Amino acid sequence: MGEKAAQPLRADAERSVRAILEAAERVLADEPGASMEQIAAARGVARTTIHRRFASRQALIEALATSAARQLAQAVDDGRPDTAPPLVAMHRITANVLQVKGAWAFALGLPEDPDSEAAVLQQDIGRRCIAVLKRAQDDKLIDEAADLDWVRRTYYALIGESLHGSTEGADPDTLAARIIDTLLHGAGPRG
Amino acid sequence: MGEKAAQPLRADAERSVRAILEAAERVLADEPGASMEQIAAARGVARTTIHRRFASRQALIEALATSAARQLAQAVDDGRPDTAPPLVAMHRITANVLQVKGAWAFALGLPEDPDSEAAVLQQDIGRRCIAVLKRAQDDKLIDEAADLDWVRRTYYALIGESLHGSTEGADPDTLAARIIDTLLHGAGPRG
DNA sequence: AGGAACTGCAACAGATATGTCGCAGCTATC
DNA sequence: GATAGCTGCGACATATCTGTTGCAGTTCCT
Repeated sequence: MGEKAAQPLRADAERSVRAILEAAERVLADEPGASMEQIAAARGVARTTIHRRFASRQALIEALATSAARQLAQAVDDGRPDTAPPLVAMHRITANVLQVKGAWAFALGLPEDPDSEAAVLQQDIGRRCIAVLKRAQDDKLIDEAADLDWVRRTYYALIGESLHGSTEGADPDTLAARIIDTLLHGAGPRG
Repeated sequence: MGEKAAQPLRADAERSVRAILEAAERVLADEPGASMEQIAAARGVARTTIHRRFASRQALIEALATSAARQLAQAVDDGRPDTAPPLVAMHRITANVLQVKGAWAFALGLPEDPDSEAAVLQQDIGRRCIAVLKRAQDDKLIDEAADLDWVRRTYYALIGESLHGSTEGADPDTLAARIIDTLLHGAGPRG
């Protein structure tokens, strides 16, 4: 239930919402059960000021999930998954996604209501992901007998794992390269 | 701070503790923020009965993490990581770990205090994991230039991902086989 | 410039979770 | 079979989180 511009917010209101969501992400990322009070403190305002924009804690969380999911979808789109050569698309998408997932780790790790906008977006992303993999398979980059759904899950897992250690250890492109390489070739000896 | 048999619990007390931990895992697995009340209900007793054994919510959570970590360590040991041939050890360990992680998903996904017993056990498991991979590398199963720490993280990620979809879809051995195969060969075309 | 929308907060109210205590009745274990 | 340890629970005390309302001051938009 994302605010579909039902009432186009005034400029300052929109800024306000963004600032609150960013503060919420920051706080919840390292304390998932944090209270509204803590989130408000991170934003530098009183708790009730947040309640003005978000009727309930639940509403805030949902907005957070939706906002993050939109950014993630954008990150995928920016990689031109349907037109760029598969390897290029995979690399670009991976690098983009790493950045978004790094910035919105909590929001994107949230269990989502099956009929929320966030869930719909995630499913769409999943479909586009499979599509790219299919194109890669057609180009003989992926084994023709491979189960693309398992490949996609492996891909997701590698991205998730890349965000754990030394988050700022290397630039997204380096990390992306390693992910794609591991996805396609594994750890075994090179031919 | 696991109870190091400081005072050997009476037989029934030990049973009691186990039952509570199992109920807690069950409830917390699908509602991480569940209250003591809900956990008590799952166990079929009053909330205060749980408080008798676990002074605080925190204490219960820690005990849960420690108990699960011990079982995980046991699962690894059972695979004879130091003596069995690397491939055999990897397969057995993977199958064992899948079972334990499936049963204690919440407890093992808990962020842990660096100096808790659970954390120490996890680190030890990590070391043994690296050791097995090293043996596999010596046997030319893993590329000699591979970064074993990244391989380990990839391995962890694959295990985690295997537990998401259709958890009871296949037996642990089948899942383990796929994990090892993907770890070593990736999704690319087979030679 | 002027009105509508927005920010900000204190004070209040209600709900919920946590933790303590004491008493009554079982059950291992010696 | 006695006794120390255990279970179980109701009642109470407390802390914390959530959500509402009313009022004062500020900022956007036309």
